[in-house]
Amino acid sequence: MTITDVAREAGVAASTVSRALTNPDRVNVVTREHVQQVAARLGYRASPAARALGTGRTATLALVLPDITNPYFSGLIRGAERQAEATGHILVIGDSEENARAEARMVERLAPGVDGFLLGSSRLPEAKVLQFDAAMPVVLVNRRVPGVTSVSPDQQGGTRQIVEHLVALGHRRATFLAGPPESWLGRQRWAGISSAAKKHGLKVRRLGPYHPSVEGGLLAGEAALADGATAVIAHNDLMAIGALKRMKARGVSVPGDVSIVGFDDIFGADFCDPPLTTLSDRTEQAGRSAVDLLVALVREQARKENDAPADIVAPTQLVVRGSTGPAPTTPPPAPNEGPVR
Amino acid sequence: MTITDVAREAGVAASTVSRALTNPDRVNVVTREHVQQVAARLGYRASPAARALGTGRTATLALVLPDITNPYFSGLIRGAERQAEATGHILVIGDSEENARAEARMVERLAPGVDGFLLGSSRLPEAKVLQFDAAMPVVLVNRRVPGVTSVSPDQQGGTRQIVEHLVALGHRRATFLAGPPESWLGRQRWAGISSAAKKHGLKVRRLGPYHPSVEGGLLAGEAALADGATAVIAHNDLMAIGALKRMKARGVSVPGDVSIVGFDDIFGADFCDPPLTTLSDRTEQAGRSAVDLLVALVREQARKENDAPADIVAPTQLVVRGSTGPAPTTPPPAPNEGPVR
DNA sequence: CAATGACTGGCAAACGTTTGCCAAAATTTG
DNA sequence: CAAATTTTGGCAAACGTTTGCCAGTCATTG
Repeated sequence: MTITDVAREAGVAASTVSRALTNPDRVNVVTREHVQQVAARLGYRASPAARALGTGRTATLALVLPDITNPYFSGLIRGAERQAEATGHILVIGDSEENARAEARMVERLAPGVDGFLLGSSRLPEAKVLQFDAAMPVVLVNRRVPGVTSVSPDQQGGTRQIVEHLVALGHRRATFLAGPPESWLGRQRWAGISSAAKKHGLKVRRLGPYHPSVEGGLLAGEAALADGATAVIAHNDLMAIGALKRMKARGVSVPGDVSIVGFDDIFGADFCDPPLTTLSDRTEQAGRSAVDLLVALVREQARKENDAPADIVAPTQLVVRGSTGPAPTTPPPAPNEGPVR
Repeated sequence: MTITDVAREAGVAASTVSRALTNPDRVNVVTREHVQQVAARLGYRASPAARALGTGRTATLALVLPDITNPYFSGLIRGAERQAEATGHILVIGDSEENARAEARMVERLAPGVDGFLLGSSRLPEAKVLQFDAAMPVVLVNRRVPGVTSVSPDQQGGTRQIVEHLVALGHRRATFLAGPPESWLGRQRWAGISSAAKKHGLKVRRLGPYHPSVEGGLLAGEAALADGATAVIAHNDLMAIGALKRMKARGVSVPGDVSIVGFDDIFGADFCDPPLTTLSDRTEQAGRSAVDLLVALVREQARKENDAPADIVAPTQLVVRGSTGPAPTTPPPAPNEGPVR
């Protein structure tokens, strides 16, 4: 079922069919409708490969993430997928497994077949990001690099909210459990926390890095206990939940003995025990915006324009739940030597 | 950077470059290595569009799911993505939003650009599945249709485990909270539960359908309370967690007053309060197997072979956690009229 | 040493679109 | 009504590969 079949059936040239379907103003209304009808009747669908070969555009966008299974990314994936569909694009997905090398390989592997990239929480060194951005349309999500289009959540405001919340509860010493050093968001979080903490007279020590997963959180939680602070701020909710689990296993009361705060407000944060206080952002919206920006970039590139790159900073909001409470008046008890599970 | 550039630089014909890179036995070793070296030096990557146009194969597979954000699918997505990468394929992803129409449209939209489909928990009517399967390579995941290649978790054995577990705990009456009627897995679950229940003298009533989400579970939980059984079996973990939340809001003790069982063992099932007893399957493995089957189908199609379709049934395992316990000796108390939140 | 067969590399034809260019037709303008 | 302009549709080239066919070379066999 090719364009030629439609052309023959409709009694016109293939070029007319092409125009009737993709450039309707270029052809007389009666011819156009006839052709469209014939095409519909025959169930004709243009070959994306042939079209791509002719135009150089694939109508495909790539989304690459460090960990597809992190629920935090579900919203991003869904938002990106919906908006891709809405703009007539196909979304391909890649998992870099928290590895900068793998991420670069993935981009290079996918590049010839897509019009542009959405790099979510990219672990790439900045030079590599710039190199890719120079070569093709790129939109960063959860990361900012000067000169590169991006959408990221407001970490400065968010971390300030966290610190103020803890200080208001009477905490004087906190522990920050760091994620991978390659995480830009993680670096922002630490920077925001430590600057806000200084301003409010909160002492905060950084531990890590840890793998940004529940497993990493288990280890981190143990270290946090040893550190002895009354509040723990984890790199993300996965780690916060891991830390929570460890506290529970050790018989440490949350938030009685220690308060825990996470980032992301992932699925599960509201029904773990206790529910997690965490910094929330609208990832689905971010996915949509990022796709819109990317589509615009692809079009601009076609027109050789070059505006200043957009740089969306999305609001964040602290969701206070049960894992944070007033600082204990007495120092926290030494954790049980109970089974560690 | 086209094949012609490489050919010129290497001093051979384009066809030789093509063969040296994709069909190495077809060219002399010294020529081959020279060409490969030149190609590498120039950073040449074949255009997927051009290749697809010539060969009719895109090296792309599609995975379509009813709900990308359901954590249950994370494992499937990751497994499929990894295996796709391992077999030199690209994975595109589509969300049908629990809607059969949308699913069919998605398949039709994606079809011209991919070599085959992975349909996960397909909501399509059987006739549509057969129609698609006749037209292109299709592998079903979490569904079986006679004559169509599939991989699905063993629901019969799984539901038996659940019923035996509840009966052993002394439960005599259970409520099954149904998901969407389009869900094949849901129908299997009900069939398995009711047949095993009959065998063991457990009375079980079906309520629903409900949307297979936490929100659906909130509603379903309310209905389950009204039904008065001592055990609740939910269509999936999302619903089970929703029901759990509702029980808690209503002051009903789990598992003291009522036991709850889910399906899927999703992220969060182990740290909700109480942790959820649920039927687990290996989704990442399923994703991998499904891709392998699909890749084999694509190859077979190219060779016009036609074996009997494979039909993998993967084992399931009941994970017993805190949400199930002995049936209460006295009938459960009437739920509080407290705030429902 | 002639005949046969295996290897090797090039030519050119596909694959299915899009699009620049052109000419014919239709419409507007003077 | 003629000239100028716009609209319309066809022709053919281009996009970058793969692959069938062919001819030349080289090795093997009788």
